[in-house]
Amino acid sequence: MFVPPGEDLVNQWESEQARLRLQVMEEDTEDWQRSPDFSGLERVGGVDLSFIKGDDVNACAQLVVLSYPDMEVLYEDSQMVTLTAPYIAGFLAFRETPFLLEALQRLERNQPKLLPQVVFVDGNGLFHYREFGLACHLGVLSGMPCVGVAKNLLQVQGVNKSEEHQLQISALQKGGDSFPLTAASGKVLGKALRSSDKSSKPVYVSVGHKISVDTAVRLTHSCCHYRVPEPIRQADYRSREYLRIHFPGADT
DNA sequence: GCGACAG
DNA sequence: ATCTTGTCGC
Repeated sequence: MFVPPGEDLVNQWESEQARLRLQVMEEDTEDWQRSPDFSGLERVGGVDLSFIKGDDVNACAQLVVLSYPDMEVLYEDSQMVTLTAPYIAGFLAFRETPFLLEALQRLERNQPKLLPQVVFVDGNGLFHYREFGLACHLGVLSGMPCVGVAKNLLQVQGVNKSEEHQLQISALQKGGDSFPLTAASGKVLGKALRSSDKSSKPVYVSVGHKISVDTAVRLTHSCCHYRVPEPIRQADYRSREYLRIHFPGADT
């Protein structure tokens, strides 16, 4: 039962994205980002939302903070939340950002010393229809460096799953190899990254806030034990675990 | 009508 | 997002 959001609301959302887009910082702003081995970086965060199968309103919002470079879990927060906005491609942030932001604020209030220095977000940053995906939205509203990592390609601004794209993917030889996702305008919106030697399917990395594309790609690769960077993988795993324990056999 | 559609 | 066991390969 989909109730199409009024086009007036979508228009309002579009103008809000346009307004916040101006605040995105696409350059490295932190000292550790300039270091070849990221010395000075001690904590990386990951956020995600998980749902119970027959329910797209109640979800578990998750924030994890891992040590760098060891990837040991230093902090974990699981919180059941009630979503109000529907999922519409291009407007994912209006559905998820409020709860991810709340999780970051809880951490800042309770254990500020554990705040991460960068947050990995499950979704796109600048690689977006209007160059303002979830990672940018969370980055601007929180003021924290953010990196967007999507598991699937969003066909936008001329970037598509063409034969050429498939060829570029097959040309990625080893973990760390990447190729740019270039918009029709010529701007590099993000990069397809082979995150580990084993995974042939790339992840799509883009700038969220306060970090450059190349640094975002290099950092993402350095946080990958498997295809999905560890902070996001842990957030995903732990939020699902929370639902499994607190809502056993929900649905059927 | 057909294809696209981050999570 | 979620639906889901086994299976092929190293």
